Amino acid sequence: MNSPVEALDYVEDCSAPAMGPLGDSRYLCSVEEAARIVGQKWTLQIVNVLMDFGECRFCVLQSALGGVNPSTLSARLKKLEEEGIVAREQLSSMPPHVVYRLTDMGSHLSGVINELTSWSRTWLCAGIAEPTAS
Amino acid sequence: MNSPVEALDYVEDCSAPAMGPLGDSRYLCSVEEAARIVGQKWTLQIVNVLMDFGECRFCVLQSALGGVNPSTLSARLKKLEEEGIVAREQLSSMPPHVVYRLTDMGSHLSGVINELTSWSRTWLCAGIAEPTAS
DNA sequence: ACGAAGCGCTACATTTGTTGTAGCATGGGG
DNA sequence: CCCCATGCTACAACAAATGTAGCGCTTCGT
Repeated sequence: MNSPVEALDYVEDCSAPAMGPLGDSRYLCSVEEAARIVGQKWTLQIVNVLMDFGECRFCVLQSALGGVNPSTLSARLKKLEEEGIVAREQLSSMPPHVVYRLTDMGSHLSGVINELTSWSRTWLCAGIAEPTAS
Repeated sequence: MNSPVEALDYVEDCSAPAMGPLGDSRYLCSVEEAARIVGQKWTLQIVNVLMDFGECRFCVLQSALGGVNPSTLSARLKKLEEEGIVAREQLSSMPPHVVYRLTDMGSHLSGVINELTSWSRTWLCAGIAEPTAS
């Protein structure tokens, strides 16, 4: 990767938390990995919609997300499927539809979504406007 | 554009939350807004580093994040500053340094980071086994 | 005092990602 | 048979991120 040494040098002068014997930037590996997934443009929104709706068809996701372009949505869903967050299911029923839903792994992102929602309500919605008619 | 009507039709059959007369995808505004911020490539990592280190100089952030390119980091920090998540402080002390730190708003993202971390530990680090498609 | 070096960036060309619009294959309905 | 909806894919155009270079400033070594 790079040299996190300088960072750590600095850290010891600052108020860095005591980190494990790993001692390198690995300490943030967990968030880093998750951030790579979550820090993609539509990931969080997709997960959120899937969480609320339970399961979605492609076109429903598209419109629920405000008209994402199908290429992007397709790519993102494919990636999320690879990562085990979303499951794709082909219903061979009468109208042969495709349905996307969250896996266990994906469902467990609810904590993140919830935290994000409450943060948003406190800091984003609260002072600005009245988007939530609750 | 397309027609979000189908989405709502679908929604009412599924477990969608009761949404106002707005009738479109606005119902997820809170997460949507937050996702726009958090769903940027380096935002979460920056917040995480700032949260751990307390305060950081530019170059420290750069190395801690694994060598992000300075243009991107600069742009992201500027944006985060505008949004009120990060505060920039110019220290006029002996070596005139610049320090970045989280504002209250930014600090309150800790819940998100924590959830993300524990999710990551459970599903990314710990069990790289199989994603059980529920 | 002069040059080198570190810091906090900015500039610019290249690469990557996202968007808009079109279109294809499949199946259903008129 | 034609036309439409669904679930995508294709492709050009635009935007964002990257790599590399460099600037202005200041401090340090000599």
